[in-house]
Amino acid sequence: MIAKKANYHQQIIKHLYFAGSLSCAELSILIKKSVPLTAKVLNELMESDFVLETGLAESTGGRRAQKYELNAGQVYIIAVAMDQLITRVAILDMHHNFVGDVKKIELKLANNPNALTEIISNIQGFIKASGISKEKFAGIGISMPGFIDVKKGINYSFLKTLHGESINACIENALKIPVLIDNDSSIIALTELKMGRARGKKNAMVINVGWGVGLGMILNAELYRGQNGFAGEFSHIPMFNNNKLCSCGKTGCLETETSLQVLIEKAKEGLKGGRLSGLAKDFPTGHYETDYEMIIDAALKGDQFAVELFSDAGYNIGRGIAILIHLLNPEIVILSGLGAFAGKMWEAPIQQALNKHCIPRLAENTVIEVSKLGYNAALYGAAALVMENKTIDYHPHSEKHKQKKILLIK
Amino acid sequence: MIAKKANYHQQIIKHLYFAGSLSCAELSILIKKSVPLTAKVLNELMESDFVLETGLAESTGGRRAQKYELNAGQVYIIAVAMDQLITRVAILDMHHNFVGDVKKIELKLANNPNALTEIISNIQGFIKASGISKEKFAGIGISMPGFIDVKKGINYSFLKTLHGESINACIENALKIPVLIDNDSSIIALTELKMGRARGKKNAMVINVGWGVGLGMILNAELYRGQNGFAGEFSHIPMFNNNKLCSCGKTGCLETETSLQVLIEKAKEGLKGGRLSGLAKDFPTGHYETDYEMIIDAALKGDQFAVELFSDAGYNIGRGIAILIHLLNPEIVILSGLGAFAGKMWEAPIQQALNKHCIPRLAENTVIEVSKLGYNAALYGAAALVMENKTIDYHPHSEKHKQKKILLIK
DNA sequence: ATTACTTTTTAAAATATTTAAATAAGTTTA
DNA sequence: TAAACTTATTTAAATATTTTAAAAAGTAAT
Repeated sequence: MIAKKANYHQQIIKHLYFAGSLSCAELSILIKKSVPLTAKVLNELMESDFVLETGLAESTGGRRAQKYELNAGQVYIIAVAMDQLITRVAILDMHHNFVGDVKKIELKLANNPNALTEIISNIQGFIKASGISKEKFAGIGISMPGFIDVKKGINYSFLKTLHGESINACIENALKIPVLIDNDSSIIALTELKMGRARGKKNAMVINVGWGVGLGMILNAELYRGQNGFAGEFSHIPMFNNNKLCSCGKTGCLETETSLQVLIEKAKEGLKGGRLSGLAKDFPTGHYETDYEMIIDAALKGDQFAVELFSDAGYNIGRGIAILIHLLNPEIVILSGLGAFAGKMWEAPIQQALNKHCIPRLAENTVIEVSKLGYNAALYGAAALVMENKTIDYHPHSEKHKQKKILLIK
Repeated sequence: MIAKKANYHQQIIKHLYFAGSLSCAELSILIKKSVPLTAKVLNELMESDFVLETGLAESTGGRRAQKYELNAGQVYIIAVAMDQLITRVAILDMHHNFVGDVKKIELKLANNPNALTEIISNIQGFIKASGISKEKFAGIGISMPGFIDVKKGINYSFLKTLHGESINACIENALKIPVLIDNDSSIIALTELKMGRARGKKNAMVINVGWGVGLGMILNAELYRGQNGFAGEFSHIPMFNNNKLCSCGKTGCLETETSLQVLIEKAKEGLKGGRLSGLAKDFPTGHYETDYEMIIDAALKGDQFAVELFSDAGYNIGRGIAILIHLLNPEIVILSGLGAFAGKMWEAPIQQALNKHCIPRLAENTVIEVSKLGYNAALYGAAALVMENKTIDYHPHSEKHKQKKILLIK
């Protein structure tokens, strides 16, 4: 009985988590159940402190609706966002607020057999320091780069486990909290779907322009992962006859001409070759992040060489987008990730590529936009991953709750 | 009440249509409802002659299950399959049998303002000749080439309506039978999903190699159409720097190097250029179909030039498939359409392209196969389209049925 | 301020659906 | 060949869910 109904509780929690605040009538439509049933479930959720009443909605010409929200501190999520060099750990409440500070750990993923152990001990320490009891955590969501089989919980690029068990099981055993992992590009797409520009859209392509070029696909209003969770390998679609060796072992991949890494390499080459540019003075610094920022700055100031770098990369990304549009006819294409900081720089060259390589009727029906979510997108998305997949332990009539009530009465 | 329950009736009819014969227990699992409820619905469907009991299932170690099937002649479907030159019309019963002959009409789609009128009058005549009353038809399913907005019911390539109304409405008004249209490649994919090699698969790419190169995508066990129904424009993804003008106005489209049309053109050019080949004698005949068959025959006999033609086209299709695999990580890729008649000829060159252009881990997880469905695939698919989307008028307690029963009693 | 109109919430009645137990019809084992 | 075990179907009782109708709470216009 609870088991059966718990489904609605779950759904309502999920909707409130992503929407923030909803009325009973709105929830009733979202979960496709009658208002009285929705009201009943809401009342139960309020009794067990998951949900709170938070005043009346704006008037729409009749009786004003009561609004409901999640109780921010009833459940927490641990969000972990990794890139090749830095791992961030944070605790988020049910209102997407960070609880305490975001912890930054310098953790090299490549060829680091201790990476997994380090993560575990770091998370463990982080939980202890937070002072929040373990039962309060719905789960740990981890965003990581690499070739990930989500079902099996294996990352074929990094974080090898000792005996080939799943990363999930490995961390769960140590921490006793459910773990969910996913590819960083998928996570970013999920964030765009749930709280970004893809909100409410049924089809969207989210391109994660970073040191590589990733892709997260929203198809039928869901994150699409493919048969083995490998979908979205945009980086490695064969697109050039350039004889440039890619990290994947092939040549001519999209990534060989368009990633931010390539952008920096091309900047170096160009300067060596004598190109005039405001960059010339201090470039390169030896740090990818700083180099990238310098190129953006130069481009925004109108430096021709820097602008050209973005134009070339953008045009090639545009060619890739043309392929996506032909195949998947999406409503929107969102440029996200580190590359999004270059904002407007991408727009013209991409549009140019679409004009050249896209059937007009298709291009017309697709909007191209740069993401407005910042650096925290991956953390929000890791939390969203947990809320998307985890079943929160809802026990309105469990001993624990009865106990609690008795205590309150006393 | 009926309106509410009719949903289950619909679902059961659908499952029986595609599976042929199922037990109550199996249906109960498929529609995710309890056995007693399923049994009740089944009984109602039997009372109104939609469903028949058809003996016991094979033993599985316990009581043998009663099997149920659709009553073949209770409902019919009109299936229409069009290509640029020929339109076929057929009536199918609930067991996928053709009722009477398939009618072939020579109907040029390109620049033919009368095409729609001709189709309507042909279907009308066909129905009359069949002697089946209009109420018996669940719908008309039409498979057609071109750029189709399924929601709006518009084909931007052919079959323009007078005032821009939908093709569906146009035919429905004339014939008073519900109409569903879709792109031929989508239809073929639907057929593969429902009764071909993609049966039970969650992700599949069905490539329709014909005079163009189409693509139907099965994602999450459903036909994916994209935002405007334009998804799957495989033909026109930019893939070459060949400066060859495509029918779409762009250059370098996949189609400019790989369609059967191109195959024939290349054969002509090669022979003109002095290539030695068994083809040389009677080729070209002036008929695409015959030319194509001749090339297949020659290739199967080992004619080097003909084999080379398939190798080149196959390799290029393979490069396209590599893109699909990277982006969508499908379980299976099926080669279908007219091209499928060349069968094994494609396998080696495609595999070669995948070896060269695909990340091994991705290629390993995807099977490439040639379709076994023949020329009738589009007709079966047009019927499947109707059964997928149409709600059959189910009225167990309507006046009509009461009437009928009274008559029987008399 | 009264009336007419909206929309939300609530309570009671009606309906839909599932669960659990009983029955039926086989297969397998000793 | 009977007892033990499977699986399928039917029935009745229990539960879940929706529908209906009425009450509550507001807005807008006169």
